[in-house]
Amino acid sequence: MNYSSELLKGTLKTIVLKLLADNKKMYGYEITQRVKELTLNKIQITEGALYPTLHSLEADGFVTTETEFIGKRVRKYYSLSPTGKTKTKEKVSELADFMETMKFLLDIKTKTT
Amino acid sequence: MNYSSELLKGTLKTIVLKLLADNKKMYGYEITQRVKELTLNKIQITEGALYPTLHSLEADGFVTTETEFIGKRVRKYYSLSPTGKTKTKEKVSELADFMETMKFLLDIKTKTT
DNA sequence: GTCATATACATTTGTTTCTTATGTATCTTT
DNA sequence: AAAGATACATAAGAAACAAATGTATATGAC
Repeated sequence: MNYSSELLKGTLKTIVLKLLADNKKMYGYEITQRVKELTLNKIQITEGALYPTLHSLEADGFVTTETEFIGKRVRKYYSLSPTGKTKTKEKVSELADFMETMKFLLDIKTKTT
Repeated sequence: MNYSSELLKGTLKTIVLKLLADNKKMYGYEITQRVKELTLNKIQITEGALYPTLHSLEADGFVTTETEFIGKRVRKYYSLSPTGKTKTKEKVSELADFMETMKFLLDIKTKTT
C-alpha cells in the first residue's frame, strides 16, 4: 500500500539530501532501501527517479562522489558538499513550512469571508 | 515569499476538493483568492493549473457545475457530487498520512541499520 | 551447477502536472 | 479613459516523475 505517485513529486530531492545529511555517505541502491524500510514500504523510490536526481545534485555541486569496488561490482557513494549542507537546511525547512501550511488548509472548516 | 513551485505538485486536486467540501459551492477565481488569503500569499494557484484541474474533476464526476450571471459576466460554480465527497475524504486522509510519513523522514537523526 | 533473486549502476520513453503566456470580455476605481 | 480587478479559458513548454529496458555481479536455494 503506497501513495499516489504524484505526492512524491517535489519532495524527492529533499528526502535524498536529508538522508545524506544524517548518514555522511550513501550509495544509490542504499537510499532506495533505506527509504523503503523507514516508510514501511509506503514510499518506494524508483531508479528512473533516483539516479537523475543524484546526477543533478552532483551537477549543481551539492554532493560529491567516490567510487568503491565491492568485489568486481562498482558502488558509487554520495556525500554532501558544504553548499549541499546549506541547501539541505533550506529545503528541509521549506518543506516543513509547506507541510504546516497544508495541514492548516486541510483543517479549515469555516468560511472566512 | 512563496514556495518552490514543485511542492504544490500532487496537492492541488486535494486542496480544491477540500475547499469545496467546506464551502458547498465555489467558483474558480474565488478558489484562487481563498487559497491565497488562507496561506498568506504563500500558495498562489495559477489559472493554467486550476481550470484544467476543475475540468478534470468534472470529467471524473467528482464535481457538478452551475452557471450564474453577474451582470453580463459568467460565473461557474463547482460543487461536490456524492462520489466527490468520498473522493475528498480519501485524498485528504492520504495526504495527511503522507505528511506524517514525510515529517518522520525529515526528523530521522540516527542510522537505523 | 543452474536458476531465481538481490545488488548496483544507468538511460530512454512516456505521462502527469504544473508554469508561463496568451486570449477574450466585463466591471470598478481613479 | 486608463488601469487594475474579476472571470473564464486554452496552448506551449518545462519539470519531475514512472515504467521499461539494459548491463553486470553476487548470493541463495534446490
